[in-house]
Amino acid sequence: MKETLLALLQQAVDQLKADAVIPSDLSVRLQVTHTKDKSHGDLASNIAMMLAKPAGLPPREVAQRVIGALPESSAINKVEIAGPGFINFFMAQDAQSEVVRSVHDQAAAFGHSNAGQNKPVQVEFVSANPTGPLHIGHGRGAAIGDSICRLLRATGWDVTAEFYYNDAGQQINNLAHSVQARCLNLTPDDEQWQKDWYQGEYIIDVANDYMAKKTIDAEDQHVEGKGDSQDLDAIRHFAVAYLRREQDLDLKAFAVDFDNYFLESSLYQDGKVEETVERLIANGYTYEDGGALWLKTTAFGDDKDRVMRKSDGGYTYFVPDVAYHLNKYQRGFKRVVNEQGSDHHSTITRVRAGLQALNLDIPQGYPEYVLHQMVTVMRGGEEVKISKRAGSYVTLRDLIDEVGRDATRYFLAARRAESQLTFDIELAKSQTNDNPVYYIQYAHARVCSALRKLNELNRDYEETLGLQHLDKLTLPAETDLMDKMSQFPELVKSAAEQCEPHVIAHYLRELAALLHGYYQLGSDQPELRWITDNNELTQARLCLISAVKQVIHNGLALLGVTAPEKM
RNA sequence: GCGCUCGUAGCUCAGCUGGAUAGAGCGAACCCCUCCUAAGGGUUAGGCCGCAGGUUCGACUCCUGCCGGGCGCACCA
Repeated sequence: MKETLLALLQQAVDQLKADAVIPSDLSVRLQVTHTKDKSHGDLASNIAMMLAKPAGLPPREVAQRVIGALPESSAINKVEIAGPGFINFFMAQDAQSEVVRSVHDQAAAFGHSNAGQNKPVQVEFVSANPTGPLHIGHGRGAAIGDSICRLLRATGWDVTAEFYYNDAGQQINNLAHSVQARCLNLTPDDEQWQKDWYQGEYIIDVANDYMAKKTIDAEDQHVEGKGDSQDLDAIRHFAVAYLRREQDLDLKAFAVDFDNYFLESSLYQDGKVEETVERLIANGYTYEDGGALWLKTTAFGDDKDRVMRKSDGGYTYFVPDVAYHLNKYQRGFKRVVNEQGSDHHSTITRVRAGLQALNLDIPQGYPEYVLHQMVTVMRGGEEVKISKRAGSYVTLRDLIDEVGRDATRYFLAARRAESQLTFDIELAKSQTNDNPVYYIQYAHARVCSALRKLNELNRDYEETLGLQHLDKLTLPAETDLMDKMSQFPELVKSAAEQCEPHVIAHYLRELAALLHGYYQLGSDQPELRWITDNNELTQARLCLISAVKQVIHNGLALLGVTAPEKM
C-alpha cells in the first residue's frame, strides 16, 4: 500500500520537474508515514513542505500542484491538504485489505525481504570469558545479539553468528589457579588464596570433576580430567573446556545458536598476533618507551597512546582483538556487528585505531558496535546484587529455570540496548496481563482457540472463500489491524538496519492489543464476533485474524520467542 | 577531570534517523463475563519531553553549555 503510494508520488514529482515547478536536478527523498490519527487519513506525506523552498512557493500551494500531478489510482479514495502542508491520503478499502492476502501468500516469510542481497555479515555476541557461568548481562547480550541475527537473516543477509572465547589471557590463569587451589582443598579463607582468584561454588565442581578424571564431551572438544593437582596446564585445559560446555548448555537452553566459535588462543597458535604486531611496526605506528611497545592510537582519535606489548613481553588484550578483527575482514566480512556490554566501550577506539593503522583500507567505522547497558535484577521490590567474585549472582540458567525462556528473552530484548534495564523477576514470571509476553502470546493462542471453536461447531475454515470477501471487513477495528500489519515489513527492515530488536517487541504489544480489542467487540455485540451466522463474513474475519496470528508468529520468531497454540 | 551513554506521566518504557493536539503498559478511581480463554475489554485522572540557549517553515528528535544517573578512563580483560 505504501509502496503503491510512493510510486505514485514519484511520478508526481517527476511531472513537477518536467513542468519546471522544481529544479530537475533536485534529489527528493520521498517520505510517506502512517498517520497516528485516522482523521488525517491512512498515509500522509510531507513532500510539499520539503519542496516549498526549491519551488519558491508556499507549502500548501506545492501540495496542490503535487496532487494535480498525481496519476489516477483506484488505490486512493480521497486526498486532502491539511495543516501546514501535509498531504493526507485516504486509501481504498481493497488497497488496505491486500495485506491480508499478502500474509496468507507469504506466511512465515511475510515481513522478510532481500535488502541484504545475500551479502555476508558477521555478528559477534556474548563472547564471555570461559571463567564462569553466564549471568544476566550475558543473557541480555545473547537475546539482543541473537535477535539481530534473526532480523538480518529475515532481511536477506548471509549471517554468521560468532562467539569469541578469550581463552588466553590472565583471567584464564586466574581460573586455572582457582581450580588448582580447590583441587588442593584450599578455601578463600586460607592465607595462600589470592584475591583475584575466583571464589564461586562452581569452581569446586570443576575441581571435583577434574580430580575424578571425568570427561568433557562436547561438540568440538573431548577433554579428560587428568586428576593431577600439580599439572596447571592440564587443569587450565580442563577448566576452560568445562566452562565452555556449561556456557554452551546455557545458550542452548536459551535457544541461542552460534555458527562459529572462535578461540583467542588460536590467534597465538597461528601466529596471527605476531603478524599483526609486525605489520603495525612496519607501518610506523609504534614506538618503544619504558621497555614497552606502544601503538599511536592518538593518530586515530584516541585520548592517549596505548601499550601493545608490556615490558614483561606479554601483549595487552586489544592486540589479539585487532588480529581477530583483521581475521574477520580477511574472511570476507565487509560488515561486522559486535554486540557487547557498554562497560567494554573503550575497546572500540583501540580496535578501530589498530585496524586503521594496518593500512589495509578497512573502513573507519569497522566494525559496527551495539552496546547494551547494565541489567539490574529486582525480586520483590529488592535489588539482587550481582557480585561475580563472591560467587553470588543471578545466572542465566537460574533465570531460564525460574522465569522461563520466552519471558526472559522477551524482557531482555524489549528495551533499547543503550538504556539501562530493570529486570523484574516477579513481573516476568507473572501470567497476567501485566506481562507483555503472555499478552502477546495469548493473542496468538486466542486466534488458534477461535479456529478450534469453529471446528467444534462443525464448520470449516475456508480460506479461499474468506479472501474473496475481504471487502466485508470495514469495521475500524478491522482496518486498524490491516493497517498495523501492513507496517510490519518496513518495521522489520528498519529494525534490521538499525540493529534494534526492541521495536519488534513494542510492535507486537500493539498488534496484540488491537486483536484483543477486536475480539472484545463480540462481547457487546454478537454480530461483531469472529464467528457469525454469515459464512462469508465469518470466513473473511477468520482470514484477517489468521493473518494477525501469522504476523505475531513471525514477530515473535524474530525475538526467539515461541507462539503457543494454546495457553 | 576526560570519554561514552541515558534523563519523556507516580513506576517501567516507546516516540519511526526534524513534522500535525507527545504515546503505551503498570499503578490509582470507576465500569463490563447466561458470550470464540476476563491470561480480556472500556472510561477517567496523570506531562514546562532534566534546565538554558541555538539551527528553521517546524525541535522530544539536530548543535552548544549546564544539572543529574550509569559505565569506562592500567604495561587488566
